[in-house]
Amino acid sequence: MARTVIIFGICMAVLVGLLKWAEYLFFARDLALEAYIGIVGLFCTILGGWIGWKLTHKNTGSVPTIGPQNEEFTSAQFPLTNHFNLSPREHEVLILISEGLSYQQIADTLNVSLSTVKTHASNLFSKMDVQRRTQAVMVAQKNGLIPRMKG
Amino acid sequence: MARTVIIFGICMAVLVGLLKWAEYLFFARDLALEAYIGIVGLFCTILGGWIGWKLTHKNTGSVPTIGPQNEEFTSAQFPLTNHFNLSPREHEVLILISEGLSYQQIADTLNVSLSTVKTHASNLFSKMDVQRRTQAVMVAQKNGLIPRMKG
DNA sequence: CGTAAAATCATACGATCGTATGAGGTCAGG
DNA sequence: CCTGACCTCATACGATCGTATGATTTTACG
Repeated sequence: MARTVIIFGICMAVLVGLLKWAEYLFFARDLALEAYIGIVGLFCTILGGWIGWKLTHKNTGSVPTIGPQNEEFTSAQFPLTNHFNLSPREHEVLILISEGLSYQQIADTLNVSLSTVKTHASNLFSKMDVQRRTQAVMVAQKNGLIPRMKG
Repeated sequence: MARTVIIFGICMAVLVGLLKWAEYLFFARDLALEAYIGIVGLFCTILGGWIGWKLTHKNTGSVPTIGPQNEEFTSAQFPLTNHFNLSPREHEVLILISEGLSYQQIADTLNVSLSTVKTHASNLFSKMDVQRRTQAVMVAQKNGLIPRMKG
């Protein structure tokens, strides 16, 4: 980003130089004003396009970035590994989340209050280092924390 | 796209008009040449930025670019079936949802507004007959609508 | 017994989600 | 030209989610 600004500054300097040079031509050889303006306009248009491109195609990262870091992960079918030190209850909640249930539905399933489910969920999210249930499901699948699809 | 060209033409016309007007001022009131050039440069820079924006953020499906409902496709790895008659854009949104992105992140990724993403999501949910994104991910995985885990 | 881990519950708040409605704009095909 | 499918965007609203904080109870263990 800072680099873009610097390059922009350089371009402006170059522009000024060209301006002086063109001005010299203008007064010395009677270059048409329209041509002069045209050059400046063309240059600035291209420059603007470049700036726009830089600004919009720079750090649009902000994308997936869910990198867990499992190594062995044998798990034929159901060992259900536990890389994140989840408590049994948290693991249960995670599995129910992965099945598409809402917190209220999970609370009903486990016969606990909504608050409890949310507490478990929040804790397991922080343990798994994710912000959303969908991310948790992704990570859980990659690490074999939840049963396999039976589609 | 055609619209962009037309607007560009209008802008050029306006520019010419302003040029004539400025030219009048220039000769009538001895407006500084530097100011004159500055105005033109500024205008063209902004115009160039706009053009660049339009050109680079138009139909660049950018990131995922998953084949919609084309048949030949039949990739050896990702047939990516489509049992729900999802539009290409809806399919894209579905995949990004399955990667754990929030609506805002999806909007940034696809360079559209939050509203658009929510509309696509709502539509695809009703097409898939689910109420939550996690359910949609489940169904999508069972039906091969999203790329396989590569864990 | 004392303690630590786990489970339970509550309240509050901001963020995000999902739906509904309406309104253009684009584009392909009849 | 008109139409339908698609994409885009806005606003509003209620529901759900996720976090933070604090508390009580249960259970296992030394």
